[in-house]
Amino acid sequence: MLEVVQLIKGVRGAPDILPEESGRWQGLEAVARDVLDRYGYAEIRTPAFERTELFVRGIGEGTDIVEKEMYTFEDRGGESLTLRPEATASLMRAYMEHSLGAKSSLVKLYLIGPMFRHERPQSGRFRQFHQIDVEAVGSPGPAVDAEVIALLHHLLGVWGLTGIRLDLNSIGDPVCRPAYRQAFVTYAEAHRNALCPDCHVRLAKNPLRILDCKVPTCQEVAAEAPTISAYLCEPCREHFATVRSLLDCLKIEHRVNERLVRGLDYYTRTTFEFLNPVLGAQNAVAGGGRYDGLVQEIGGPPTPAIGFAIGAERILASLEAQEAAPEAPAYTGVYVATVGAEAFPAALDLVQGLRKRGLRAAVDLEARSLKGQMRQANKDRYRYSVILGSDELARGQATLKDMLSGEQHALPLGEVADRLTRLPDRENA
RNA sequence: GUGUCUGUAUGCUAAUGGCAAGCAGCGUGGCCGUGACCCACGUGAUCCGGAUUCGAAUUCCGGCAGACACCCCA
Repeated sequence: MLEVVQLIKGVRGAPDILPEESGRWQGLEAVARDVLDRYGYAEIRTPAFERTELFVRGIGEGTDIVEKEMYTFEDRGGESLTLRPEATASLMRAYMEHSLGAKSSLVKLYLIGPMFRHERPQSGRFRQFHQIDVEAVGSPGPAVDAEVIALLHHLLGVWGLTGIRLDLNSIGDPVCRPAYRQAFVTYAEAHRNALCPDCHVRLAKNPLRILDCKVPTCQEVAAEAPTISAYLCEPCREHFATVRSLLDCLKIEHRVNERLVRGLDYYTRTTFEFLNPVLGAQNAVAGGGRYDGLVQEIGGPPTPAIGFAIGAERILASLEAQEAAPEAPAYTGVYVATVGAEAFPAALDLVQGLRKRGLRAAVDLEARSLKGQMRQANKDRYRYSVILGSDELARGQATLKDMLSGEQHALPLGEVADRLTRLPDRENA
């Protein structure tokens, strides 16, 4: 009996990045690395999984991520591990573990890689997705906040994103936030009847979230609610004012959005998001903030830090949305065509030599007809072709053809490589 | 996790419950040693499982996957 084996498919929400798109990813990362280097950031690479406890304590017990979105499993020793749902906790763990702060007071790090959250996939949202995470650790001052935001703004510009918006807020610190939270809860309790069912849950669990609700009646309630700005303590107020004035000085447009309450427990003071309205419901392209309390949560000494995460998929989606037609790739390199099996060894040798000289070069490996080989050369957009057949071999020659003009002529086999390295290699049709 | 819509070849699009077609792609040939244009031929599919039926791509149920929205976030 021939059992038909079911083709095994990829897992939900974890898309493959195919050859035709991997170039865009490489470009995206190359630009990021270049810009980050200019600002003095160094790459750090941490494992894709950590002890579960790190995320529970670092991100916060009551957050959606910890409550329902983590990929958690037991390893063979019975230890609970979790695929990282975000980068900051891992990065700070490594920072502590290797005493990275010992060498200088301000440490600038970035991390590029996949993150994992068990959410229902949607446009702009995946279960495995990719972030470029940037963190400046060690300084509490507003100057760092401003530079970090300026860096992000700069980077988005270099990528070519247009039409994005910067939302900024201060959510206070352990001194002033509790008072605001209390005032808000008191207010919301008084308007309980006007709130949607979801917001009743929020009221108990994470009341400030009500500010984010999209239900019209909730928005009406939120509009009249006490605002965080009225409750900020003097140091927080001053910090926020300085950040804003520095951004003004850099001509970075922003608007204060008092409803920008981010979902992770560790944020203090500055929070920000870059939004692209064309993306639909998942419109945050990058977001972050200051988290002066995180390190203590995971057992370290008080350590101020600020950072952000960029959603790579959302950057690419934004660029795709604003792009017209992709330009045709340039004609480049050399295709060596052969006629007859006896010509192959010389052709392979020639191609290897061209590659070692730095040229893009290919030879047919399937003993196809000359016609088929020429079709291939054209399809793959090679700038030149070299034809090696019995005629040429007998005379110690090769035929060099310019695929754009169609002109061709014979020359000694030994001169082909030299000639090709001198010819203009790249040209657009 | 909830809801709505959708799954036909590599891609796009057809087919009253009754022979699964077309265009593009790819391959080969026309041109016995020359690509791009043209022509001919070839290639290849009903997501999976069950039910109803003489008969299912089509109807129904379940699963899986995708899109969109909620929740929330990158």
